[in-house]
Amino acid sequence: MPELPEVEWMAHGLQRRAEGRVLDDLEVLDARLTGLDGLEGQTLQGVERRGKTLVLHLGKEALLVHPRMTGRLVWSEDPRARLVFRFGGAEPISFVDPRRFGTVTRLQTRKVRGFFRDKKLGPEPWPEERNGAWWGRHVGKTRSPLKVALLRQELVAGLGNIAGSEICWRAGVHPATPAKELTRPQWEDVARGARNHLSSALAGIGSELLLVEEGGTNTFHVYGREGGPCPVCAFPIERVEQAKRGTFLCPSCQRAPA
DNA sequence: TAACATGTTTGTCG
DNA sequence: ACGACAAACATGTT
Repeated sequence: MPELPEVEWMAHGLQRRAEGRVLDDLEVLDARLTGLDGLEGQTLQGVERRGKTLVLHLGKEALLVHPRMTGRLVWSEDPRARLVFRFGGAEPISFVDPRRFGTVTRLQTRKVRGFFRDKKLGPEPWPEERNGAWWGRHVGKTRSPLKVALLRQELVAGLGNIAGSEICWRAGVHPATPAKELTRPQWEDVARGARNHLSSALAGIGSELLLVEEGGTNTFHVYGREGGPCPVCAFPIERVEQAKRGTFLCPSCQRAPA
């Protein structure tokens, strides 16, 4: 699941439920997660999101949780949990991750910045207001196709495969357009598209999670909708492959580059 | 059954 | 230096 909006939602959920509380117990149920002993007794001083990584500040140390493909937080004890956080006065919080690609890294707080610097993680597109010039400056410095460039975490942090298709569609720009060749107005369209996509994805998460429990639906405009009608012009949505990943677009709204 | 999946890292090749 | 590719990680779904 997790792209930026889901991780943002996890961070807010943790803040609301556990910030300021003492970690009474951290139960590790997956032998793959090691080195997490001795954090009990620390207070959760803050929670933040950096790209798709969740950062928990516990005393002088930080826990960096990256959900990768299938990791998520469940606000209760869960039998599938790889990790269960028990904060005083709060319900247990489980880290569930069926595919077990997710990572949990323990660092001294002072080393967090360096960690992300070493990873070459790019700047945040949210919640700050980012205009077309900003998008052009960061994403437009490569000749990679726009959609592929949007996914590159060293250019801009947090966008995933869903966002890539959705932002291109909202911007009305063909995903194969070399990022370097977008015009200024197109970057403004990308800025608006990104903002709208991120805010609507974030807003949709709560209700979507409820639906997903019962085999619910996706609320995206083009992602996963191959053959379906474009919400704007009803032209059939097309699926193409870029860098080994699916890209969805409306060939009518998003004209191919010259 | 085989293909596919909302992510990242690492290495190769041109 | 840059970019295209492929593999690897481990499991569930279509």
